[in-house]
Amino acid sequence: MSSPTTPRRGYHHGDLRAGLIREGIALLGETGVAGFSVAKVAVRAGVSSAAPYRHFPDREALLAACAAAILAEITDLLAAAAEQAGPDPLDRFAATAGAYTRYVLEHRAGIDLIYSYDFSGPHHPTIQEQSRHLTGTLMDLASAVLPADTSWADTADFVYVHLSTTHGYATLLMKVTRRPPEDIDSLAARAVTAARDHITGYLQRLLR
Amino acid sequence: MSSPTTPRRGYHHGDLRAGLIREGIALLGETGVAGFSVAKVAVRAGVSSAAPYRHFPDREALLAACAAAILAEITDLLAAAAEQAGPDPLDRFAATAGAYTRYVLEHRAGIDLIYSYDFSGPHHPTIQEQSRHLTGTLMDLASAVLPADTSWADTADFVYVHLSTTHGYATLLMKVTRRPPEDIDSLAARAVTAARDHITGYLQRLLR
DNA sequence: GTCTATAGGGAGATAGAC
DNA sequence: GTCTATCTCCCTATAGAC
Repeated sequence: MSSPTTPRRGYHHGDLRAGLIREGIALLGETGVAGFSVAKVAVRAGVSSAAPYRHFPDREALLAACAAAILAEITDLLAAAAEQAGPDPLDRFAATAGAYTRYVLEHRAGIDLIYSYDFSGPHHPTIQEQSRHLTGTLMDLASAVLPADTSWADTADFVYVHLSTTHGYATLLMKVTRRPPEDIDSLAARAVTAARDHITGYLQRLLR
Repeated sequence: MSSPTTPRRGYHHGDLRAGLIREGIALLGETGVAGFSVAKVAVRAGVSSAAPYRHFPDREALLAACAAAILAEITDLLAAAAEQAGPDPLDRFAATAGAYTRYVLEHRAGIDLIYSYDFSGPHHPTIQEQSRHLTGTLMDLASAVLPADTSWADTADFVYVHLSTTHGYATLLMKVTRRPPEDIDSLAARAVTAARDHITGYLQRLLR
């Protein structure tokens, strides 16, 4: 992460901005948005509580940067999971539910930021861009599953339900499993099954 | 709400405990857990910031009381929705998704408390009891939908996925729709359809 | 760019009067 | 049971030295 020439005591004189985002995400994972503070992130990164304000104008900007980074990572994970799932479109699409669940369980909270905070305003273009990127990835995968004549709006609706229900499953699971369970695999597999059930029922309904 | 004999200036000398819970829920609905504070609730209820501590030992106890009240109301709404849905078991079960979505959209946040706060410890027996009550209601409805030989564990699993995915749909919807939409009906109907798709897919999978 | 120091505010919780 | 007053802590954000 650090260039070979920098001695790198903490993040001093290194890439503090990136370090703050990383520690911010870690803190969010441990305490949720409620326990988040600029001061704590600064301590974790090994700098004074004033240092972050040289890189982010205020608390919300740091939160937004963390949210954007989380969204980007999730998007990558979903795409990778689809890739690993093989050639079958249904397998590929359903696999995203497993990857999402796995991410939430492994990073505990963290993700609640995106859904508990209001970043929908025009002040956070990066988040909106990442959000579109995530949606676009799922839209592509969904298009391969749904009938060829499915409209864009219907595809978007389907993706929306898929994403939101997967999110609900993963987050509620995170709440219930007090400690990180060893069998994340089986829980992620259950999410995939639920996603497949959803697709099956959806396609079945179209036939009638 | 107040007895006929009490003059009732604010909640003074009235049922302050109930008033605090009511105002607490209202505040949660407006600001979410992040904006919740005992002081604000006190002001809303028309009492000083110290008064709540005569009824609740600390902030968390008040939050827990609000959560329990919300859970109880939701349970009633789900049961009522099933009742109104008619005799068909599938209709009755799926109707709970609509009622849940309607509640979340009408009360905005509020419900995020239950899923963003950790009440799973043994310190909140009321919440756990209400939670069991909610689950039990859904278990009964699910039993009528699933095959007669379905095990308790499988029924519970099915209910869990139904509840969590419905929750995810409703909450993400709440985030996206900036202002309370006029067409809550259509959004609730979409939730019912998603629930039906889930059931259909689930039953279909059992056949194979 | 990072530090120390601090202003300013909000919120949890308690003490004692009434 | 409710009030006023207050203590303490933590957090956001800024000012100015280095």
